[in-house]
Formats: sequence, structure tokens, C-alpha cells
Amino acid sequence: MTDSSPCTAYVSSTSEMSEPHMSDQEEPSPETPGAVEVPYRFDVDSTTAKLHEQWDSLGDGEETGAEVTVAGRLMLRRDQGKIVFGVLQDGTGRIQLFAPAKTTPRFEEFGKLSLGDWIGVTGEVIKTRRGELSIRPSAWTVLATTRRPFPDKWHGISDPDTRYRQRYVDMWVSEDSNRTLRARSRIMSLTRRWLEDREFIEVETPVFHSIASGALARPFSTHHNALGLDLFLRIAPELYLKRLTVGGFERVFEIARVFRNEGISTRHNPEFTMLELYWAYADYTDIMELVEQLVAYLAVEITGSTTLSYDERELDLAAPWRRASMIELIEEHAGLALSIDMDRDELAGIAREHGIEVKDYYGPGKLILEIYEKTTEAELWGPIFVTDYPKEVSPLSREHRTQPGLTERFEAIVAGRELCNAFSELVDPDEQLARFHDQEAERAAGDAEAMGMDLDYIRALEYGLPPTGGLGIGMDRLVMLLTGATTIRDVVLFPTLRPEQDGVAEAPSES
RNA sequence: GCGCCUCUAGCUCAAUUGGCAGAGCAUCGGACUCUUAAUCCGCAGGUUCUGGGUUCAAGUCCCAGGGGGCGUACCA
Repeated sequence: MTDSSPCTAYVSSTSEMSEPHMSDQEEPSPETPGAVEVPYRFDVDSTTAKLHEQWDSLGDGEETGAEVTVAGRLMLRRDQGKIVFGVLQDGTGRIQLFAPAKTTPRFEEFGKLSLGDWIGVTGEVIKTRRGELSIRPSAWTVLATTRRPFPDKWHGISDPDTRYRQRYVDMWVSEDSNRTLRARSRIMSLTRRWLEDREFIEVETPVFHSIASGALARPFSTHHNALGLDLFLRIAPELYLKRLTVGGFERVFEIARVFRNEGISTRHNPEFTMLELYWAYADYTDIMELVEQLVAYLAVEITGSTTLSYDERELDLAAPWRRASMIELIEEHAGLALSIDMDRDELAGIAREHGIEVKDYYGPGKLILEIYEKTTEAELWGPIFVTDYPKEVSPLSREHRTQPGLTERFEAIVAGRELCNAFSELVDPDEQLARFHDQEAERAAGDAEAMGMDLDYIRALEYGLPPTGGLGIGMDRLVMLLTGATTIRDVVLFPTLRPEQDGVAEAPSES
């Protein structure tokens, strides 16, 4: 919103209404008792937040002479006989309606509005004797009635299931939900703008993949009838985005909904949103700087500061974040001096000592990762970049320039959770083909999440992928971090749930 | 997947040892000219998640199923 005038920002420029909103001819028609005719459009010229901003400093009992029009739902009503007090809520907040019998049109009807009804109100901005900023209606109209009773005006909805299923109600009665879901939208918007300012372009790549690849996860499958083709919903957009880098999009990103057929938890929804970006001529150290700057920027925009508390623990997101290799961190937290060159059986022995179930196809790299996850990962709070993952568990990452057997890959741990995964991209088609073959061998050995072979991607690499840094950020988890949400369902508008068994009950009929 | 917990009016919650299923808010009717979850009076509102079982008697105990939550496993 760039409009500088708060009182015109919401008026449609095409409006030609001379008799704007109210009319007194809204009597229910006799054929349909109880029916309320509602207008096709309605002009507002302010919001509750703007009114507070402009007039909160008004003295008790003062009047402004300023007439405004706002709209929203009636959330509370206090009927005082010859005065009715209401509370109108819109997308920005709440304001009191002060409606004396003398000045309020259709006063009786006004007092009979249901909590939850949408109304548009025009009136003077005043402050009551008791000091509550209010609108004294000179005209009002019903914009929609609610046929179902709203939840308890004080307790709201407490049942999480109902909150997620009927988000359209939750958003009105739960301030936290409202704030968090709006913050999500804002984080997405700020992220786009921040990247575009750095000359990244946004793209949309296919959701249907004939090969589920680009991540280690089990996919959803579906079917195209006309093509007679089984397809997977994507588990990552990675390989398509790198094709675009081959194609000359040097800085590219996608905010991608991805789908993984795995368990549901407070940190996992089957569909979630991942920001992936690819940056030609950059390596993983450039990506680390990008991540810490982006996250610190978003923290300041959303919370006002780089320091915040999450789960009652402090966190400082200011750049730079600590960088430490996986092997260093294992030594630091578990006192184990490991190396990627160590004998496989020796590593397997150490892993077993720590209670890890070692499978036959685990090589040294997988064993080091398992030991890290068992002994070290849960100890990390962050923000920290955990770098230099083993090649064996990083089939798309480029081998480390000085440490063979490791890759230039990192994950960021923030508030004890993985926030992102990134690397210097593997650019050599022969090497990539060999890594895919390794993955196929792992799949044959029983790993259901091993990555699928994508020969067209190999062909793309054969045309030449320049040095490129790539990144994936779990945006839902980022939103959780910045809003303090402890379950992913609070940051997803409509989280995946089983369907309601008994169907949806009919609205209570008025008789 | 597995383990533990939970489900009562539109919403939030009670119901003693197994003994008539209740309250507040919302709705509906009434009173009230500065309220702040207004207050006061009144009416109405129920397949106690579903199906079995034990019992003279089940919201309560038992079995099976369903929804949800948390933990755990896989993962971001």
C-alpha cells in the first residue's frame, strides 16, 4: 500500500456511487421472513487501526467532527437500553461503536445484530466519557449475517482440531492465529522483495514429476489419465531450478509447495513450502552469508529485533552466525575424533556403541552422519552453520575443494531445528551420474528414500552448469521461528487433517 | 507405525463411590442513556464421538471402532 492518504486508500477509484452505502430500504421482504438484503459492494474509507493511530490521543468526551466509514464483524455487544455499545473488528483491529437511540438509525434493529454479523458503519469519531475511542453511527448496513453462533466471546475456540478445520472462525476469535497467519504472508512477501532486490528472479517449475528426485524422501503418487502416466508430486524443485541455471537464469528462486509422504508431527506437514534458490558463480560460503542476512532482516521486520526467545530460550539471529564442520562439532559435543578416512568397521563399531542400528549399506559417510545426529545435533541451539557433510549422504553436492570424501554443504540449526540445507552444487555430469548410481544401489539395498536417477538432468549438466551455490529453506519453520509458533499447524492456513467423519452439520435453522 | 492422554449444549467447562446430565457465554424474550467478557430477570437448547458388553441403574466400569493431542520413529 503506497497511498499516503489513509482516508482514501480503501476507496475504489472506479466508484461512482453518489448514494454510497446506506439505504433505509432494507426491510426484509415479506415472502422470505428473516432474509436480509445485502449490498453488492461497499465503500470504506478507513480501518480500525488507522482510526486508533489518528485519534487515540483524543480527550475523554471529545468529538472530532470527522465522519468515517469502516466495515467488519460485530464481535461484542453491550445493550444499555437507550445506548448500545458494540465492538467492530476488521483486519487491523477493533473499535467501539457508540450507538445512542437518538442518533442511531434503525436503533432497535441495531441492538438485535448477532455477534459475528458483518456490518458497515458510517459515523463520527468520538471518545466516550469513559475514554474509549468510538464511532457514533449515523448510518449502518448489514453486509452479511452469521447463521451459526460465534464461539465464546472470551474463551474462543480451544479445541485445536476445530481451530484448524474452521480456520475462518479461528482467525476472528484467536488473536494469535490472526497475527501469525498474517506474519506468514508478510514473511513471504518480504522474502520475495529481498531476493528481487538482489536480482533473483522468481519462477514456477512443475509440481508433477515423473521421477521423484532432488531430495531424500518418499513421494505421493498420482496418475494422468490421458497420458496413461503415473506421476509423483514433487519432493523438491531442485533439479528443475538447476536446469534453469544451465539455461542462463543466473539467479533464480522458487517458493515451492512440496509434498512428502511421511509422518505428521508438530514440525511436519505433508505439504510444506520451501524456498529454493540457485546463484551462479557463488559457492556455499556466499550462501551462508545470504542466509544469515536474510533471516536477520526478516527477524527485524517481523519482530523488531534480531534477538528473540523461542521455547523460552534466547536466540540472537544477528550475522555472522557461527560456522563449524560436522566433524569438529562431533568432537566438541561427543569427544569423538572422527575422520572420513577412518576404517568403515571402526566407525560402525563407534556407531553401535552409541545405540545406532547399523545397516549393511552404510558407508563411512553415512555412519558419521548417524553419529552426528545421535550425539550432537540435539545439543545444538544455534544459530550455527553445520558444514562439510560427507559425500556419501549428499548426492547433489560438490566435493569439498580441500577435503576429499566431504562436500561443500551446510545446514543451519536455529532454535535447535534444521532451518535450511545448502551447498556448492555438483556441476560435473560424470560425477553426478556416479552419485545417482550409488543412490540406486542404496535403494536396491533397502533405502526407500534414496534419490531417483534423472537422466535428463545429467544431459542438462552435460551442456554445462557453472559454479553455483544452492539453498533450500523450510519457510514454514522460518515462520514458526519468527512468530514463536511451536507447531507447524499454527503457521499453515489449512493443515492436513483427516476428513470429518460425520460430515458437516447443518446450520441451526431459525424457527 | 507404536505408546500415553482426550472426546459432555453452538463455545468454554462441571457432574462425589456407578444413582434424576448442569453452569457461564452465545441464541431467543424482557429491564436498563457511558458500557468495556456490561449487569439483572426469563425461555429454550443433549444420540454425553459410534457400536457392543457388565449392572436394578453407565457420562462414569469393560471391549471394539472413530476423531483429536502429545511423545517416539522417518524427515525439512
